Amino acid sequence: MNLKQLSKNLGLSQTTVSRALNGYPEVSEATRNRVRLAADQFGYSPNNRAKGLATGKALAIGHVIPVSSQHEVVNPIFADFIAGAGEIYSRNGYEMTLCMVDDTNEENIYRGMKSRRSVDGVVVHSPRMNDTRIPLLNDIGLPFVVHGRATGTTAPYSWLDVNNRRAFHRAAQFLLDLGHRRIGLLNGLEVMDFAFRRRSGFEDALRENGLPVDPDLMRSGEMTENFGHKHTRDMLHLHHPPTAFLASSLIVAMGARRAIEEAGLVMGRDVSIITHDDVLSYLGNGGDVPIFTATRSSVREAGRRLAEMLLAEIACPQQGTQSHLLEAELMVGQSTGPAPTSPDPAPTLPDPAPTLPDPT
Amino acid sequence: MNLKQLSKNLGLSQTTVSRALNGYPEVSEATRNRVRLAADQFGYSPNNRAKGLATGKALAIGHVIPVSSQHEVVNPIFADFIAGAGEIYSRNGYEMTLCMVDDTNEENIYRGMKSRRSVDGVVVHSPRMNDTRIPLLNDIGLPFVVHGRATGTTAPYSWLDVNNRRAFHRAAQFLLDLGHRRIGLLNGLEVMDFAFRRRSGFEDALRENGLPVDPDLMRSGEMTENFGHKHTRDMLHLHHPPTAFLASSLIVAMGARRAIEEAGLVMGRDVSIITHDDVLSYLGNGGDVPIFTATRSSVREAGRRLAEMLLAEIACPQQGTQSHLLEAELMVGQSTGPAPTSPDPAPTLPDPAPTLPDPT
DNA sequence: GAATCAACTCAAAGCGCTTTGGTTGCTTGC
DNA sequence: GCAAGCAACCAAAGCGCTTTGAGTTGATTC
Repeated sequence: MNLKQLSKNLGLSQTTVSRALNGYPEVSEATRNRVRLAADQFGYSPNNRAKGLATGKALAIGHVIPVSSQHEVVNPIFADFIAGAGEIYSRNGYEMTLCMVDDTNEENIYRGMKSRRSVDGVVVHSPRMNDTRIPLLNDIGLPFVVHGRATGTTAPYSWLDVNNRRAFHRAAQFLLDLGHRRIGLLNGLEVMDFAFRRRSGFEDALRENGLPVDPDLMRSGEMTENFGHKHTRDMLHLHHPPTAFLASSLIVAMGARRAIEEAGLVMGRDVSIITHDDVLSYLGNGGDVPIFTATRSSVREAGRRLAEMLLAEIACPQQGTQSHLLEAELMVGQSTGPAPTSPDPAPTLPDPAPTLPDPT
Repeated sequence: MNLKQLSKNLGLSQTTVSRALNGYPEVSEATRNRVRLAADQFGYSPNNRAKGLATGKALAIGHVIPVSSQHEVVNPIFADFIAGAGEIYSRNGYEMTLCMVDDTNEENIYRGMKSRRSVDGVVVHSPRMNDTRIPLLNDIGLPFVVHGRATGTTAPYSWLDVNNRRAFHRAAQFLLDLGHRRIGLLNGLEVMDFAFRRRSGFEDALRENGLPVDPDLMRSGEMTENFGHKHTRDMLHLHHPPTAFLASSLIVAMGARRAIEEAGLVMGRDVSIITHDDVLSYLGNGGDVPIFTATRSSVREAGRRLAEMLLAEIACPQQGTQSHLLEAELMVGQSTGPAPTSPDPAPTLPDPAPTLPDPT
């Protein structure tokens, strides 16, 4: 069923039917209702491609997901981010076009999207430091918003980000206040802007407390469970092992916990962990009392808000850039406790983790 | 830059330029090269929507991701599945259109996709028992392939599935051979077809070994870490606790491990676990020796193969349905060992998990 | 009674591509 | 020498929609 057939059926011109369905005022309410009813009945819905051709809008938003060419890792936060964004798109009659692409030829994809007009705008994921995509998109004139920020980029752009620096600063300070003096950092890849900011928040906290910044205690890599496990184990075998860790994600933290337990230690008593928690739907951080003390910010909500920003920008291109900085909550869970007073036995050690039974 | 401009630039007709670029034989090689060069130079790529309008193809594949309306959980395997499928699409000039949709009005989405011709075909995710989407799609004539199968559906359809029944049958038998007599099942939602099949493989193995099927030991729900933790803890507190568990995913297994360790038990010695492993890129199951003994089948590879099946079906609609049943590998890891000889102390107990240090 | 106006409705052009059904000029074969 | 065949190219129609500019009513005004 297309417009032509529908209008023939109704005995109206295509113009009138089109206007009736799109809410133009030149059509009487009676006609409009008649048209709507018929459209429903025949299951008519307009061909998006034709509509796009005629209007010049694509009614679609592009998400270009870089897939690390070396590691083939897909960032697990995408599913939830996209679920949030998708909600907004479908509510506004937009489609979402996904493009998984080797991170080496991402630029061509944007150029292609622009020239073939397949999307009205794009969401830039995982911005890196001095990210070249931002000037590129500005250059070719494709509307975009960025999930995160790109340190070193001078061109203006719209973004929404978590205050990663402050989150990790607070988390580190929390551990320092508990008496921890050696803290390991299990960071994401530091070409990623968020990882860079987290590290700098962490380092600032150390410096403000007069503590050295020890490169041996700072690891970065793809945020997998194995990464968390391997580097936690490594650091626990150092001559002066850390008594606490800052992890980039729950998955990394789970790897860290595995290493801690393999070493016969108890998380929350012998070793503390704070992790960032993206509030992924399938990876809850425990029940009423969180398992991990965590800096918490919902990536799904970020998806929703970024989608709204982008649609607004497409609707009024002249409005200028927008930016939002979200603060992460610091949720205290069972994975943190006072630093053990290391060399001598600790008779006065308070009970740090009442719900974690001691396996001995 | 569009066809018209490009052809004017070249002093050729649109027809010739179009044919040159699309590899038709009526164009001399010299002209074709000239056209290709110019297209590259001007950064011309054809407008997909116009192409779609003209050919009747959309050059896009739809993925409708049901988001559980009660739990708002996004299945974490989607990211990897889609990464696999996306690889194939972009290699073949197709786009991927994603649609996150509340699982209650999924049918309207398919109807809309068909009537607005926005996709050439769809991938059906997470089939349920007696899934209504399959007859629907057959009915409206939208090409589709199913990731999994739908027990109770009589209409023919193309699918690719893991042999879930056999995988869980083998896993259960493996545990039974190790002497385990009470095995807990941490299954996915049993309206999902894969979960139903896993359970039936599990039950068959019990029956074949003359063991009772105890409903208390079979739990099903959204496959989250918390689900694994909660039900493992519950079952370990039963009067006759299980000595082994079968888990639906690594994430569930990680929850189970947490419960086991909280109870002061050692995984692989006191309690065994076998899990299904979808080989997600960010969730490796350990290094050389897997952490969890697992039935293993890459969901990314499944995505690739399903995408290929669908494109083939779209290319030759008359070819009939195809189906592929993948066998999961059973990888032995550190999470399984002989059943502890429960009531009496076990002096002859072999060392079940040499790489897991004993915390006592 | 002619002129004005509001309220509807319509025919046709155009979005950027593919494809049908030509045309042109040059080789062939008999 | 001439019809037939062929390689290379082209004009124009059409895909399904929106939108412009132009009617067509019937009611209202002067």
